[in-house]
Amino acid sequence: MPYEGASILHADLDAFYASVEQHLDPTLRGRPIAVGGNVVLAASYEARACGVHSGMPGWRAKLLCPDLRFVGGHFREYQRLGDAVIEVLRDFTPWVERVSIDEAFLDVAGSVHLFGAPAAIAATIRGRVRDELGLPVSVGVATTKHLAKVASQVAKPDGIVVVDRGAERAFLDPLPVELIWGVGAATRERLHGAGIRTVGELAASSPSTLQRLLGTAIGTKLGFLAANEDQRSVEGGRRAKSMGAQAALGRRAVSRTLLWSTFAFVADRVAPRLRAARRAGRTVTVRVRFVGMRSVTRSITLPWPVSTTTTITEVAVGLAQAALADHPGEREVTLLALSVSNLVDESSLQLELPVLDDDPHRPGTEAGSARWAVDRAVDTVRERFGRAAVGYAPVVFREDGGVPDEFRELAEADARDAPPPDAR
DNA sequence: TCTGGGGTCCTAGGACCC
DNA sequence: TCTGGGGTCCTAGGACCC
Repeated sequence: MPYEGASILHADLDAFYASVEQHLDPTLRGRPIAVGGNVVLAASYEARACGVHSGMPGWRAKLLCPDLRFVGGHFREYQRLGDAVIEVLRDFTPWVERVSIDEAFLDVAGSVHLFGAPAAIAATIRGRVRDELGLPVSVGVATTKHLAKVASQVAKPDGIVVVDRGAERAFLDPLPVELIWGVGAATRERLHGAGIRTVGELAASSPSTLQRLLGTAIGTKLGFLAANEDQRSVEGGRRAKSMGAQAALGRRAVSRTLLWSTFAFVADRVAPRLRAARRAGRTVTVRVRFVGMRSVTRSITLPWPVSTTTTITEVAVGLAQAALADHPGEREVTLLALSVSNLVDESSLQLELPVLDDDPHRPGTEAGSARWAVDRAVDTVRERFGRAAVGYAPVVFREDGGVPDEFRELAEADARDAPPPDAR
């Protein structure tokens, strides 16, 4: 007989990067610390108490919190410990859906006969993660994923919240609307403008009101979540729909050299990942950010999927030049970003017959094949000797002020396809 | 002395096809 | 001569999440 109680767990490590730093260096415990430098990547709870949060410019964080200590960032440790936590979770069920480096859903309905009630499993998980890995983790237990996620947020820091079947409305109704997944600053302000501040008020609002306020899709979804009618199940890996990279530049005058060197650098982060995943994409999107956070995007959907570094670089530069041409007043850029989407499997490419024209962007042409061969060679050398062993000529972009490679790798891993569930 | 890096999903208008 | 309704794809922008 299947377990009828609340069996979905959401486990969420508290202030993950900062907690790892405090674990590695005991002198940092109990103190306000931030991982990062120019920008706060993570803040300890002591730092959050003075209003410091991730994404905040470092100088402002220091202003808010004069005692704030910036620490370097042991990015490889974050990956290792994040993986280790997931392994602990897998000891209780194969039904683990990893959401990000520090967060996962579990369905333990099939595990209660082995490990006890879900609330007991949650407590055991918290104890093991604390004892074996030295990290605080909060866990929400509920009947649905969304509710479990809300519960873990309420449980933070270092707590556990169980929402039993039947207790859902009493739990949700008094909570502020921004605890609903998908309600950020903009949506919260719109809801407040309509006098809706709590989840209960949201759930009591008519679908037409919400749709008028927020648009059809979001209005419908939010109504659903507030009414607790979300029934998504815990599932395994989903394939990535896009892959991208970006480079913050400080403040740089626009030039051909800047565009070519930056996009060569950025494409050299994206294209190898596409090839490693045996995928290629038809749509290339570029974002150019100007001073003051004003930004524009330009995209193009090509007739064929691309994954070669040189081709992606060329398409990106062309798009950026078009974007800049539309904004002749902007002479300085602060960030260049690139994303490849509309992804297809490489296997579908290999079915294409070789074609006779000589477009180097096109797979199957002589020039296109040459690019492909160069990339394969570079990928192979790097597999054996590391990233730095070989590169592409125009990559002279300097990462001064940029974020370390290890952080990029961490973020990439975060977005990588998770393995499918062990059983189905 | 104003902001990292990697993603997902939605909207709205226009092109194009049948 | 002037015209419907439905569908798909593409592009640009924005909100949101970790």
